[in-house]
Amino acid sequence: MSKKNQDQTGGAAVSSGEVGALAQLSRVARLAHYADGQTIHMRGDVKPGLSIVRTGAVRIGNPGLNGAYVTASIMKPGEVFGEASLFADLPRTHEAIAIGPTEIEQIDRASFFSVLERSPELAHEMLRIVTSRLYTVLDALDDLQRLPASVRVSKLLLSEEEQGEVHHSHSSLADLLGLSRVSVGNALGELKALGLVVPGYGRITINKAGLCEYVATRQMIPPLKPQQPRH
Amino acid sequence: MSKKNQDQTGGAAVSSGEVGALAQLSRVARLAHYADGQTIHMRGDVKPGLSIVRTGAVRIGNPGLNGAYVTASIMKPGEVFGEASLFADLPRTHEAIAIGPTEIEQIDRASFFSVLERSPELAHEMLRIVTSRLYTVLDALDDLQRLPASVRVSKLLLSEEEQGEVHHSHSSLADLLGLSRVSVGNALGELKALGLVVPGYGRITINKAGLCEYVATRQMIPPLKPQQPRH
DNA sequence: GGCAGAGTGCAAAGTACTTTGCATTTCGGG
DNA sequence: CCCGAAATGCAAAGTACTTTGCACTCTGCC
Repeated sequence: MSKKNQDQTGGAAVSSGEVGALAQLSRVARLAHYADGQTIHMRGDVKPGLSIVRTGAVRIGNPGLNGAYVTASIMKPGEVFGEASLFADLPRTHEAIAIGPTEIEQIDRASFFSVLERSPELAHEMLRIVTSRLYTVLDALDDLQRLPASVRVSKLLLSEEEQGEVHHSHSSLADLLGLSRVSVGNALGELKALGLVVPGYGRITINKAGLCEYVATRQMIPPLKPQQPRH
Repeated sequence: MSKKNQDQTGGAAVSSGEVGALAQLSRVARLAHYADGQTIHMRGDVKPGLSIVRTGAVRIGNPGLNGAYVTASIMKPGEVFGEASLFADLPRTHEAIAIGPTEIEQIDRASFFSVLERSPELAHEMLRIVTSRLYTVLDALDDLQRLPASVRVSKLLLSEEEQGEVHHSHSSLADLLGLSRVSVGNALGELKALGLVVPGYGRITINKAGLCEYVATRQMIPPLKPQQPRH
């Protein structure tokens, strides 16, 4: 992808869950090791191949105009990226950078297609993954255009939540949303005033049910008006 | 997904080009006819099936909070939509509305998968289409977060250009970009002052080379070309 | 030829972000 | 325990959009 961006809503890409069909790829994969902060590929690279995160994590994103980084997604173990280089022959639209020590299975184009030919299952699985990701990104795009910061922050909190807590600084949330740190702080202030979150240091405790309701009441699409499309 | 959205950059979805593999679907398709403005499906509908535009066009979008319409994409003949309902079992996230008299081939879930089983080609083709669309949307998301209105307008003009002209009102451009009509007007005013466009009534004549350069110098991120699908 | 509706231009006021700068708090390591 | 780096809070000023409202222009149609 090209941008980065955020991933609004929940932000991160769709998890593959590492279902059966993908496992077949492991046999033809080359395992690559990366240190924290190491670049896996850059925007514009033309190196067709699929990547599956084994351990660690990968930040998919691009530097913004001003220097601020916009994170499109953070890939966790089991997740897959690079499919555009395989199926659509496109260059990389985002940088990929290792977060912490990271192992990645790299499957080159020829290997992938040889497995694909023998396994219709794999095609089906890839379709599921890519379609789900498209769906998520479309959602994010919608959110970005239509929702105010506080709601987008809320959705992100819900998607990143683990046992009632979110372990992110305001800055990293801002990167994920494509907002400034200040805006995230303000949004959290609002949510705090409503009793929906409790701020901590590098950590936010959330009221899951409350946030869900907050989001639900605010992303509603209104009654459709007659409003004819023009062209 | 949750929202919907737009398609910034060029806005429109990737053209399938109606390559061979898709043609096989025609044999199991039901041809549906729609009048101008007729709803094909609504947001939230759960009707798994693939749709291929034959004639006319389809506006994919959602009404915004304020009543303004946000157009995610306009599907032209040969283009495909509804894949999320097939592969990921997801409800429709956008409305689909016919623009002008429109014919659409509808392939239900069972029919699609029966063809898919006998044709690995089809899986490959669907992967290509979905991946390309994902790529386009990610790019749009990036643009939306990082580029000012005038550059986004420029990119849209370039993507909608036909023989040096774009046949859209400011309003319809605004819908495609998720901007207000006023902002589009201002952006065009800027571009006009630079000699990059000549405004008309429901029509804009563009200086293609000039606009390309204008965009290139302002989106800062290297390579990636506008990457236009031809159809 | 004139009229109605669609499209455009312009300006004022409002809103939601941004950037900047700094003060304060928290946490981990020496 | 203390110190430095990271994280947070806060406020002012700026920017890029939005909404609103209206005047004007263009075009197709009667």
